[in-house]
Amino acid sequence: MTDLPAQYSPEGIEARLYGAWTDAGIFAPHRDPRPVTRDPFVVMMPPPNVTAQLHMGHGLNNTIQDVLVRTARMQGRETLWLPGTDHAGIATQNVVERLIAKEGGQTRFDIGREAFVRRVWSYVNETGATILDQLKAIGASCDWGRTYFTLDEDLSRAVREVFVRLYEKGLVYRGHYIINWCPRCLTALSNEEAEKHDVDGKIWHLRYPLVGGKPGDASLAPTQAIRAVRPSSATVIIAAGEVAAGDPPAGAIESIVVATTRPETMLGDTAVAVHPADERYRHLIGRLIQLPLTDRQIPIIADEAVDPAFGSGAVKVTPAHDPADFEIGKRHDLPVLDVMTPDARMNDEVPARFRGLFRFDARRQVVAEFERLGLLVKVEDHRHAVGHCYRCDTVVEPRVSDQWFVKMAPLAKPALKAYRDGTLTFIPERRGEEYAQWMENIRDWCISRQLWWGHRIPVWYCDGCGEMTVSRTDLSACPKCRGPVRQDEDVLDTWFSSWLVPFTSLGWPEKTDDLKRYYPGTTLVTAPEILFFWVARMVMAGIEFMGQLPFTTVYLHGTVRDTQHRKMSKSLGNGIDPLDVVRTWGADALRYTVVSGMAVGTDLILDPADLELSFAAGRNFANKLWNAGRFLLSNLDGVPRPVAGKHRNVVRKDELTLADRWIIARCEEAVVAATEATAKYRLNDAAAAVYRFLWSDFADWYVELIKPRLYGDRPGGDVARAVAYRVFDTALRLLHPVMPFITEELWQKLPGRQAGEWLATAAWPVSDSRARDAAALSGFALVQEAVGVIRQIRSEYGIEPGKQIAATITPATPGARTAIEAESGTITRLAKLATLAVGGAEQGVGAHAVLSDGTPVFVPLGSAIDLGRECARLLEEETRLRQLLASQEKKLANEQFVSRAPANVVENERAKLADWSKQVAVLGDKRKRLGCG
RNA sequence: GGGCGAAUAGCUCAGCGGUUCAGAGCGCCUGCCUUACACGCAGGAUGUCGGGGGUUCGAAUCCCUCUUCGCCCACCA
Repeated sequence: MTDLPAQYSPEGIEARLYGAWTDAGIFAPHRDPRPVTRDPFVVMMPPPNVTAQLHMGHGLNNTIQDVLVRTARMQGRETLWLPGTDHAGIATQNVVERLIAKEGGQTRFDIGREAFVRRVWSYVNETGATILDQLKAIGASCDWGRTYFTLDEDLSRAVREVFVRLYEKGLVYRGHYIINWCPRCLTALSNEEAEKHDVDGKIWHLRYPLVGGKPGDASLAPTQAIRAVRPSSATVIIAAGEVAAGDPPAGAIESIVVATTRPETMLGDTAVAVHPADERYRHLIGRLIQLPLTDRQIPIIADEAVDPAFGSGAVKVTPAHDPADFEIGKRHDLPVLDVMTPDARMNDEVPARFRGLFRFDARRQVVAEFERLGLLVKVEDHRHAVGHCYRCDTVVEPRVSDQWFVKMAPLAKPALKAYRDGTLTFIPERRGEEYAQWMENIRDWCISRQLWWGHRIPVWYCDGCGEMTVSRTDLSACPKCRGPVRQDEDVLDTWFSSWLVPFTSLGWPEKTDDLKRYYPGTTLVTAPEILFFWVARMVMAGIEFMGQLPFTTVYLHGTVRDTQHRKMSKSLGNGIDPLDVVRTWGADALRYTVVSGMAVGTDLILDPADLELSFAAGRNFANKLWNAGRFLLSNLDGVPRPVAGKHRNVVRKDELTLADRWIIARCEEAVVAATEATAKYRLNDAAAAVYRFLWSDFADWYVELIKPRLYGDRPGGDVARAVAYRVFDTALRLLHPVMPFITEELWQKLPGRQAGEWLATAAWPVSDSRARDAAALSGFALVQEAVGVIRQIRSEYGIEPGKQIAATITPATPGARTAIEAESGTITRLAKLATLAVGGAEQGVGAHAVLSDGTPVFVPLGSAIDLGRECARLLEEETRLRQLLASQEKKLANEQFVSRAPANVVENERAKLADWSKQVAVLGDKRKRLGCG
């Protein structure tokens, strides 16, 4: 009847609908004319990197946001989902650097800063919209009219404003500190950008000889010192040239052993530290060491930070290449000797033979020389955490340099308070503790990057008078001496612009209408990886610059992983391209799979090796829905054309059959379940509720059983059509946020549609207590049970599918009688019966069953019956029930249970007992009648 | 080294403070191309709910412990 294909094909439909939605402008917030009572729903999209290609992480993140946003929109809230892209300093610069290397074998230094930045801009302009177009393909209903880029002129102005304000407040400062340095990206990194990964390394124990005798301490015997520094010498592996413990050769000099995971840094040692209370070393404090491989002498100092229990209890101190050593160095005013170049080669501070060696080559050589000199005491395997650049995975080199920092403690204080007092909530809750922990241990944020792509730091230096000026506007001359100035070479951390987007994307610092209307936002949906990078900092910036949290709920979803639970990544090659899925099975299938597989607080596991397996559920469901719709549309001719919103009034309640009342009640349950689950961010539960309703209730039962009415074989066709229309329409609304395309497509085809009406902006179904109908639910459940047991008997006895048989059902209660009689046609049809007798004598021999309320069901089989088998079947069932019954009786005989358990629970249990007794009695009776042993 | 989470059918997971809760989807087995759908329909099998202990009339569910995975944080070099 319809010309729709039997198999749903999303191709064509999705692009057409997406275009129609945007043409209709429905993704832009609907301006509610009531300014006071408005309750806008505002979501800031985590801006993808401008060069990014859509991956499953984006797919997951944006699907979740879209489900929330579409639901809110249908619920009538003024809804803004604001998209944007991030200039992604290091990442983008790296991409273009690789590009120019590939094109012409050049580095950015070859072509110079200005030309390079131009090149990045042209690359970004060329490819920048890709990821956003890809988001459109999965159905994201963002307001594209407000799309921002973090390097846009107005956002850049805002960034500068923030920098200046924080500087003026004393919260931005320039300092000479040890920071995390990526020797490949050639830039400083924040603590968060240096990812700690456990690596299998080694720990080298090196012997440092002492210089002669310390004045006044000449009496110290050399052997004592040696023993002292080698407390566990019995287990020491003696390196080549080493001497046995306790047996120092004549003329052996005093020495001290230090342990290090990074021997190459010993070239930059400026002290050895021991704990002041460590008896083994106390007498050595203040003496000098002749630093091997160098001509330098360094002191032994005492510092509380040294753990006497670890290693030898003596620590080499390299202030320029270790954060802890840097602190020790500051306390003791030690020289800071940087021995590496920015790209992690040894520099001119080291002996000539090491110069120019990469740090790990230098490590090998240092170790080799220690060994040759007999100063390598032992080498142990050692697993420890090492910082890696989050963009290129290069091992980070701690390095001392001049950088800009944000003082974080004052910003963290109110951000922590907002969490503690419950204003800011996290889902799942436990994530909040991670946030709090970070806030409590906050360290200053290194925001300068030695990159070319990003917001240039708004600071100018005058070489003439030495003045440093922080300015909102570009400077051409020194405000103090009018001399020439040069701008700081560095750019700001990318996150220094993204932590501001909740308000800069709305026009801040201008007092725009958007800002007034859409700040603060509502919910933030993101991956836990950027909790500190982005979420925590947005909270701080929101409070600092807007005086209000940027959002009140943070929903942190899981990670997309493969079946080995490895994170999907390009380098592992275990990724899934969401667009492949969209092309093959449609965005709806992708979205359904993602939503239904994603419980709160869990990861999403997909199998990149078997996409069909991974996405079958979504595809199958889309197809099922499509065909249910197809069937309905072919049979809706009799539906009275409902005036929009009024079709509920078309049917009088007394015209409804039991099945009609049942499906309406089930629909109501689905409305409640989906609405409540979505409100609690349990999107998988919401999706499951609609799935169950549409497939198990509507398609499997209701559609099947109204066919005779629709075909005119039975009366009530119009009522059935109206009910089917109504519940299907409701289900489409409930499912729309998860599967927007197919639901919109079908909804548009339903009769009564007005021009310019969209499911995307249609009203979310409202729970209606009049639809609740416990009697219909329990009554129809019996009908389903009756059909089920007869089908079971058919299957068990191998009755041919086409063969019609007879059955007798003898209702055990008046309620059962009402239900069975009301839907006898349904039972006859779905169980493929020739005749159904309700009540009356059971004629002949056959198969028996009993419904849960004790209603006996009999299927005469005549000669086809296998008496032995039937007896065994009944006995098995009876035995099972008797066991249940026995435990139930025991339970109810227990005074403590009866007195302690809530009354309704006890009553419930009594009812069960009664039902089971009835069933057992019926089964026993049937076995007797069959003459079972 | 701290803190936290998870362990339920072959796979991915529900089961949200106790008593028909042992479930869903996918996969598997049997039978059906029944005029919406074989991406389907009907029927079916599969789990000592990670191990051990405890509380209770009753535990997948609460408590303790062990094991195994995972996450966050951390300057034992």
